[in-house]
Amino acid sequence: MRPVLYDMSMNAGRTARERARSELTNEIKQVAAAQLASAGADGLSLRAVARELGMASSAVYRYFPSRDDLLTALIIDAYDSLGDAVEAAAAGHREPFDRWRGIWTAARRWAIDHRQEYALIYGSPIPGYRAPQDTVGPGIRVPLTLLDVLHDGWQSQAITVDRPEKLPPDLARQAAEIARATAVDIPQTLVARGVIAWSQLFGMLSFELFGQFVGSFDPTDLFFEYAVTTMARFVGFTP
Amino acid sequence: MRPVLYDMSMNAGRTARERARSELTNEIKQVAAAQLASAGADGLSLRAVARELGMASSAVYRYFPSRDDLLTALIIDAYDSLGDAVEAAAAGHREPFDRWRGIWTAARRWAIDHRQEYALIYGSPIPGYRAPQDTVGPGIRVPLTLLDVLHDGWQSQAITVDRPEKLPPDLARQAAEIARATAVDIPQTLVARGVIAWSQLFGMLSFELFGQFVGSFDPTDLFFEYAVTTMARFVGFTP
DNA sequence: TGTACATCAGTGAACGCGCGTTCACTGATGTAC
DNA sequence: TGTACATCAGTGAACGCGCGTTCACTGATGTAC
Repeated sequence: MRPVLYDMSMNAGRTARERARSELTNEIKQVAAAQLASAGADGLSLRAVARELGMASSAVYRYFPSRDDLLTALIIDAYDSLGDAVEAAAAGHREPFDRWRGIWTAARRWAIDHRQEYALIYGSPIPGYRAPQDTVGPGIRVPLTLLDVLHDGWQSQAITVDRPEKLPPDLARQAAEIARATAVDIPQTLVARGVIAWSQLFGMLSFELFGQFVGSFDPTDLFFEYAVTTMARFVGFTP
Repeated sequence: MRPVLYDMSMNAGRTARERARSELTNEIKQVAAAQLASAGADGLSLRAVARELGMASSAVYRYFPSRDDLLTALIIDAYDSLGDAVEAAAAGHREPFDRWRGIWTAARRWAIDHRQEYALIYGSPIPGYRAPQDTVGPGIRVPLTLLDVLHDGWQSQAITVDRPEKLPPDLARQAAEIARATAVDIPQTLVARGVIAWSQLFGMLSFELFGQFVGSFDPTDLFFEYAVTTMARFVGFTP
């Protein structure tokens, strides 16, 4: 089951060795990701991965210097996979509200289709593992996309904020810093509300995937739809 | 470090054996909970627990027939500990909004003080472990308390719903069933909004504890305060 | 194009470790008379 | 209150397992001339 897809354009000037290396690197990540499903992040085992690939466990060390490095690679891939899905969904629409809904729906779709990868990045921290700096960039793609839509909506007046709360100074400062760092030009209240919505989205996804909705809003489809529009109104989208 | 606190009132008519048994049962759970901190749910080991208690690993089997049973006990204890904290906070106030804020603050306090137990019940599901039915009751104490406050607020008109959305029939049915099962007399919209708030609360807590707020609303105290009141307004509390 | 050497992927054995669970046992505690 | 038997907590050895990582090695691929 090794997919041997040569992408010639990317392989120009690469030796067979280099091609083989990047292919096997991908296969290892793929098999490892599949194994997350049965064992969870904590049970991810280099030996099991090697076994499935029919190679000696020691060989994996030519590709990832340790188990934690493999984990890091999986985490980054998961964030990027989610980021791709969400950004593509946002790019697929012009109206800010449609983009908003696109993001929410794509995030849920991805989460349901990638349960274990979702748990890997939004579930419990893995004991003894410290995420290196490289995971930060991929990790903030979703909130960036959300803030970007808020920016759009604000500029085009699809979003208005009536009764803006006065934030306490320190909170206002944090919000201003977030707006600055993300190059987004929206009121501080909107930043804060956006982050509330962002946390609501993933809280809701975690609840759905981790079983907290069993016995209440289960199936969760309609409730999710309701949350999409209700939270859109919450951040200031005018109906 | 064995706390030997004899609660005479509870020990009336119990043999020394029975007392010793329930004490050791508690000690095992205590040590196990402490070990969650270093190893996580997946790394919880009967042998390690036995070692710390200075007993043979096989002896633990007199108290918990398997590792999963110990896990279940820890999960139930965690839910109950959180439930106690939240219910006590709710009971400590009369005004619905004060009770609301009490619940939110107590939940956060508990989560921060019991990181690993929080991860155990709101983090990634443990691979290979299926929560038995006994965890359901303790598991819904927080949402029940929230719904109860919404009920109070609604009855006393501290909460009003302007512009109530029309829910699609199937969603309305789910909401009505939740209201019925929890013996709470509030509009269906309010049920749905309450569940959104509930998921926002725990999404926010997970984000804070699992590191998603690093670099944005970090420290999270002020943002949390903001969310408490903003989400209160969201469910219909009138300022 | 051919050869000599350097690089690197992959092997297989080994180290040392911890795990959950079972089992036959010893000895202390509880109970019925 | 004393004795005989039943119950049960705790022991220690054992089974069979999988893990991450290291290391000296073989043999294939790449490179410089």
